[in-house]
Amino acid sequence: MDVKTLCLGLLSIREACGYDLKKTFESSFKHFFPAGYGSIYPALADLAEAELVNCREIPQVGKPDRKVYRITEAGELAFLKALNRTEPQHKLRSEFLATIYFADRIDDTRLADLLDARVEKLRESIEDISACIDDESPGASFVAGFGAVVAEAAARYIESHRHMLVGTDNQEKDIHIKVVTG
Amino acid sequence: MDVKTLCLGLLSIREACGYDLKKTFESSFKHFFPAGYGSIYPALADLAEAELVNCREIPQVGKPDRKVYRITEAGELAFLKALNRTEPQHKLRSEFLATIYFADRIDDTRLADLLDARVEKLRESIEDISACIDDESPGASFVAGFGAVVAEAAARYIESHRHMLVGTDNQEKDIHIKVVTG
DNA sequence: TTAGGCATGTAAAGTGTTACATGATTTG
DNA sequence: CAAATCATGTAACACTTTACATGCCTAA
Repeated sequence: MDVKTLCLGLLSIREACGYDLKKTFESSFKHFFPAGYGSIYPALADLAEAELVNCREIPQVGKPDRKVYRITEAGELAFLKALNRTEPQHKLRSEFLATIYFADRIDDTRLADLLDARVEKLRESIEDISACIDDESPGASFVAGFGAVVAEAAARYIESHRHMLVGTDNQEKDIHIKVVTG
Repeated sequence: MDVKTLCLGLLSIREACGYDLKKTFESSFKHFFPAGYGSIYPALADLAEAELVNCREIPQVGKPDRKVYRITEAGELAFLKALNRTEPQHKLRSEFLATIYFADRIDDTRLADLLDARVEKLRESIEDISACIDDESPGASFVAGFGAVVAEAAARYIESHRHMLVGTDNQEKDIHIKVVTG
């Protein structure tokens, strides 16, 4: 599933313009499926060309015409088909973890900053996500809940295991501490 | 941090050929930074051209020459510099969650399959990861522990909240269940 | 005898990110 | 008066993914 398909899915809920979709991405998808204008606008153009959506242009003063896209029947079908296609992926790409992997090459101050910054971001995103946990559909709620729980687990892990990497006392760094998963 | 930099980092631990690096990616980075031959071989070629690594060709019978790469001093410096550059990203892109977001458009059987498949994958990756939790460096252990804990949280969430989406009794689907994060 | 491991790579296609370009109105 | 919001898009770049291409050796 690419940005194009996701746009189609959102348009199957309600009609919208590119700008609206971007806001939806920001509020509901940011933490697991980010997309910017550079993906959304071309996606809409493609969908329109394939006649999976219609476009109605609403003139405005002082702004570009607002292009409101509405899904077509062909679009509905295409979306349902996409929803049933092949096992959906779930991919993480973490420069953060890759960096931490080499913790022994990073000085304590920098390392502490990295860990703190990540925890802070996680806490922020938990705030964001919690705001839409009571969202429109069960699916939206489930996904938001998932994000919140996973982020919470990540933050807690970092806080409770940071001693493995950064010690107030520098000697701790050389002690090989047994990690217990649970 | 891209695949190129990660290869450089791995070569700063020990010399290796592309094939070896791929195996390391599979065993240690797969769950948070996947990479295939199509990324690794070009990365090595680039690193060699930039003289951040040297290459020694070892002739073999019945196989292509084994090209063993070893990091140079310039490479070590470049890697340390990369490790200290800008806040590292941590990006998730989940077609799975995007699909589940539209759960109300998916029939119960398919939905149950999706959830089951994901839980199974998570359990598998927990197995994988646990195997390298006592790895060489504190950083490697920390990262493995992180992966295991987060995957466990994800699996548990799916199991304990699947009733939000899939009901043995189909009526449950329409009841809007309040999600509690904790 | 067949599957899997060892070992290299290229080329094209697909996708997303970032930066650029424009500009009025509203809010603090 | 500055910053944010509304509103569109393109173009270049970066990067990864996938498919292709080759071929021997070993273990089950």
